[in-house]
Amino acid sequence: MNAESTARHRARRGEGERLRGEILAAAQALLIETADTSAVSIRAIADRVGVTPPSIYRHFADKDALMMAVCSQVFAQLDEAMEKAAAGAEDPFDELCRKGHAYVAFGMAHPEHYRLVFMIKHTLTKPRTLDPSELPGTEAFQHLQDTVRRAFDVRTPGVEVPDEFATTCALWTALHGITSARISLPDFPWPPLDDQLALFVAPWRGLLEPHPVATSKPHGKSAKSKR
Amino acid sequence: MNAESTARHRARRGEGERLRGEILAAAQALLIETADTSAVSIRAIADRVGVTPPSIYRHFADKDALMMAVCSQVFAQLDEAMEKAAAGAEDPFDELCRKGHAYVAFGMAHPEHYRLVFMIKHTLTKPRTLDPSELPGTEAFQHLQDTVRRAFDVRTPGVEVPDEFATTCALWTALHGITSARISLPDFPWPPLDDQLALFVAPWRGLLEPHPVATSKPHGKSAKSKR
DNA sequence: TGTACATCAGTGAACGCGCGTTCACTGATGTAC
DNA sequence: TGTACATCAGTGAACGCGCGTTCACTGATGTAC
Repeated sequence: MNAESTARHRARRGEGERLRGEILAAAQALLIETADTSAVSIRAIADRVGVTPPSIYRHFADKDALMMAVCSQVFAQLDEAMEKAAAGAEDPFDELCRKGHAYVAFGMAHPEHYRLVFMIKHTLTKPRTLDPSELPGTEAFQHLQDTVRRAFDVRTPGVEVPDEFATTCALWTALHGITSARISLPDFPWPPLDDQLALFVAPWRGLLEPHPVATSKPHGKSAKSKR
Repeated sequence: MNAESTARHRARRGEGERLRGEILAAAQALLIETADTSAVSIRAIADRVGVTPPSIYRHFADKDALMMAVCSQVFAQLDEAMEKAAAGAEDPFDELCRKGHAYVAFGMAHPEHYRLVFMIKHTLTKPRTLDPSELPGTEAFQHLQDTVRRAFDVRTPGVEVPDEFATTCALWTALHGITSARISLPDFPWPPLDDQLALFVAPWRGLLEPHPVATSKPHGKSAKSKR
């Protein structure tokens, strides 16, 4: 009778996947609109799709599986955003800066998704999470590590290089700190985001390029450190 | 009849505060034992104390107020731990290192308390949190900023100093990143904590002491950077 | 010293709520003959 | 082309649960006379 009933058509035989997609989309929308993980219940999602709660179980084993699927979907977008941001980079260091910025921006644009993946305890003792590498966001981490490797590669040869993985962890942890702090305490009088990012990222240039060799574009302020 | 009934005595006229203390202690214990915020319900706390749920409302307006009190109590301990760790410091930079270490150690020792205060959204639109400075952990932050100020004070005079508050934020954010990441993803193959802390804190010495003036104790590795 | 009374810490029972999940089912869609 | 049947996407009703919170109360403790 109403718009709802005309909008929803029962899926054809082979089209079982259609509802699956609609469920994921509805969960995403609710997560964004309510900005409250606890508001995204099986019932609320079903309501949004225009379907009854049990029909969700035809497409997802349980709520955890659904939420995992939601996260995977969003973190594919994170990886995409970071790769896109890195596309026009001049050098690996610039790439790190751009990726860092994209990371924080993404987290702040999807705070509840971010919370779901990185701010809630994930333990391997839960049988659900079989493989730590199956955690959403793994591609993005891998690609970040690739950039770190590339940054190491352009360094002056012969100079000792810190552990690649540990460096990526440190970098990621810094980005995570900025992102999660702002998500949790949005009313704290944070300094401007760009300033804070700069404070974190600047030392990395020093770490990666101790000898000012490939620095093609001094960004104005570098003169100061020369006295 | 049982140990419970002999342990609990009804408070005397003026001793209403006694149950209040027991409730807080029980909440703390539950938070630590279960490591699960959602397991700490009014009912569970009452059970633990050996009292019925309604009697909690004689001492706390509602659950939020109770949890806030729990956090305040623990974060007084955080401040204490950081101040204690800083006590034997040689110089302000050493003090920053020690406080940083104490901060992360505290967070990892009280993951659920940490989550409650720093990993859950606190918005001022909630009438509950009237004043951001009333958020637990404020003293610790203030004291950290004091140390930053002291560190700035011992710098070579005449050298431009970054904003004190912004610097404290950056430092705190780094510590928060390390702490919250390890709490949320305990099974991730993190590099050793000390290595990661060193990676973060080292650049700050450079920031704070660009001229190697007061560096009394080169820690062996400094020779490397001199070639 | 003894009794009537006020205080108030803690109780017992119940409220309404929303949750995840289950079960047997319905009925439109597609297929075989 | 027409009919009987199998499939399976989605339904309706209900389950048991634990939650925060309320209400009128009980009965030990202390006080006034």
